[in-house]
Order: sequence, then C-alpha cells, then structure tokens
Amino acid sequence: MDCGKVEQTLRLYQIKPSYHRIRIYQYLLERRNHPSADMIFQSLVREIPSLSKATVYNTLHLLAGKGLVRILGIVDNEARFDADTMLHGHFLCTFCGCIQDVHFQGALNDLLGLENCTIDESHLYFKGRCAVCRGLEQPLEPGDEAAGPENSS
Amino acid sequence: MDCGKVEQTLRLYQIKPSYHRIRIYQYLLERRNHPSADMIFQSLVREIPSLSKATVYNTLHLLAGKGLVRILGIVDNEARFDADTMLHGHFLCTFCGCIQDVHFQGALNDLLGLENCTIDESHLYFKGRCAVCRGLEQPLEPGDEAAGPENSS
DNA sequence: CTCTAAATTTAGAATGATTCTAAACTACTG
DNA sequence: CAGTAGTTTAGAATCATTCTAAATTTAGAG
Repeated sequence: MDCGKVEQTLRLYQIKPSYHRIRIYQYLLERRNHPSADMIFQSLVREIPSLSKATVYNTLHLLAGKGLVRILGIVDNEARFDADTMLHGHFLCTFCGCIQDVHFQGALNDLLGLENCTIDESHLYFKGRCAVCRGLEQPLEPGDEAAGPENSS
Repeated sequence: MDCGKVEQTLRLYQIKPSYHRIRIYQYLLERRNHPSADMIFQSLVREIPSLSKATVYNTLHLLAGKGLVRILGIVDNEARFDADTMLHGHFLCTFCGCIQDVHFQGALNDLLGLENCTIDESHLYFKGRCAVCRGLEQPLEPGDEAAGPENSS
C-alpha cells in the first residue's frame, strides 16, 4: 500500500497525517486481520521503538470518529478494528480466534422497535467453528491467525 | 413471575435451582432491561446482603452456557445479559444508553465466507439515537433506563 | 439426626484492556 | 527565535471481569 495514498486518505478525512497515524492506518489497510490495539502496537513497535500504546488508542479512536475505521465488539474482552467500512458482517471462530468477513445478500425488513430512531451503526456478528478448525479447509491466510484458542469445549 | 416456575425452568436446563440462581434468573426474566452484571448485583444485594458479585458472574455464565441467557456485546466496556433467547437484534442508544429489542422480518441469504463453518450464535446490533432522545416519544418503561449518557457529541 | 462429600458462595486479590494525566516533543506562525 | 497548538509519551489510574482459596450450604447415606 502506497504511503502517499494513505496520507491522502487521512487528509481527505481531515486527519493530519502524522507519521504514526500513517503507519497505524497503513497497518489496518494492509493486514485485513481485524487486529486488536495490542496486536497493532506489538507489530509496529518493532519498527518504531518509541511508539506508545496510548498513541495507538488515540489514533484508532480518531480514525473511528472520522469514519475511516470500524470498531468491532465481537470478541469478549477487547476491541477489534477494521479499515473496511463497507457494510458487512463478521464471523468469530471461538476455537482458533480468527475473524472472517461475512458478505451477504438480502435485507432485513421492518425493523420493529426502531421506528423513530436514527441508526448510525449496524453490526452483524456470527460465532462458531471455522472451516479450518472443522478440518474442511487448509489454513490459507497467515495474516489472519489469532493468538490462540479461546474455547476448548 | 412465579418463583416456582423459574425453579422449574432451571431444573429443565440441568441447573440446580439454588436461591441465588433463582433470584438472578428471575431478575432477568422480570426486568427485560438487558442489565449488566453490576446492575443485577446492585439491585439484588439490597435484599440479599450476603450476595457476592462473583456469584452473579458465576450464575450468569452458567445460565449462558446452558442456553438460558444470551450475552450481548453491544456496549463497549461491559457485557449485558438477556433472558430472551429467541432470535432478535438489539439497538443501543448512544445518548441515553438504553437498549431496545429489535425484531425483524426477512432473511440474509448466501452468507459468503461461511460455507464450511458452523454457526452457534448470531448477533445483530444497531447503534444510534432513540426516539425519546430525539424528542419523538415520551419515556415509557422506567425499567429500561441506563445509568447515564455515554455520548455527548 | 449426624456425617461426609460435593456443590455453591464468598471476599478479596489479581488480571488486563482501556483511559487518564501531565509533561515532553514537534510543527507550524509570525 | 519565541509562541502556540497539536501530537506523543510513560506511567498511573480505572474498572469489568476472573481467579483463588476458604467458608458455607446442600444432598444423600448410614
């Protein structure tokens, strides 16, 4: 991903493109692995030793506030971040922890109970066992691995 | 809600109906306000002074594990609990913090990406501003109030 | 009714993601 | 070069949740 292009996008969204912001947003754009703040920090701090975790949080919230990043609440104890802001859902494998994009067709009609509400965000989450954990597929994208199993039942 | 009926349901789901478990599940059944663990604790500890917060967590996870309760990940920093296990979504008002049930018709077809996965749970969340906060409805159900605003922008 | 083992509950400590704070640093402006 | 606003930093603080080991309660056997 071209660094200049990332910079341009940030500017377009009224975000001053500091070095750290570029690197963090670039990480999200290149590795579409729905990382946690800590995963981003651990990966970038190797190249930017002075990087602070607070900067990662600050930047992620800034990006989210401007609509460049979506915050996923699919994992229990930590937020995950996604630079893909197009409408789509997510699947969490509760065995290996991987998160996959879910695209769908069709629509939900007549959302009963929301007649007079404004909707700013929608989230669609699925949880279960992924194809690899079921032994039906070979692991393909090494960037999408998770730290470890969360569920051993 | 009849206490004996609650007891029966617990037994049906292979949960030994101790006093605390009955009270906690009864709370969830009566007050359909999607409470946090702390809200349940604060409410019940007034009548059961010896109640421990660990018991609330233990019981909620037990109920969730048996399928009697759903854990909602709609709020950022805390889990919410719902005794209604029928398929439905939820709406969070980011201004007053209230959570409303969302029922819908229609279906999502062709969940691309999940072809070889098993799905154990699905969650549909919306966030926005509720009818009351928009001034279009009068507050109706006092049991569904939240602690305070989470968003003042 | 008493004893015993298992299950349940408890208080408080520990954990860990996130937020806060105040200071240090950087980049522009004049 | 000084001033100001914006950015970054380390480390402390917060807070929901989990863990731990002990205390208590329950159920069943004798």
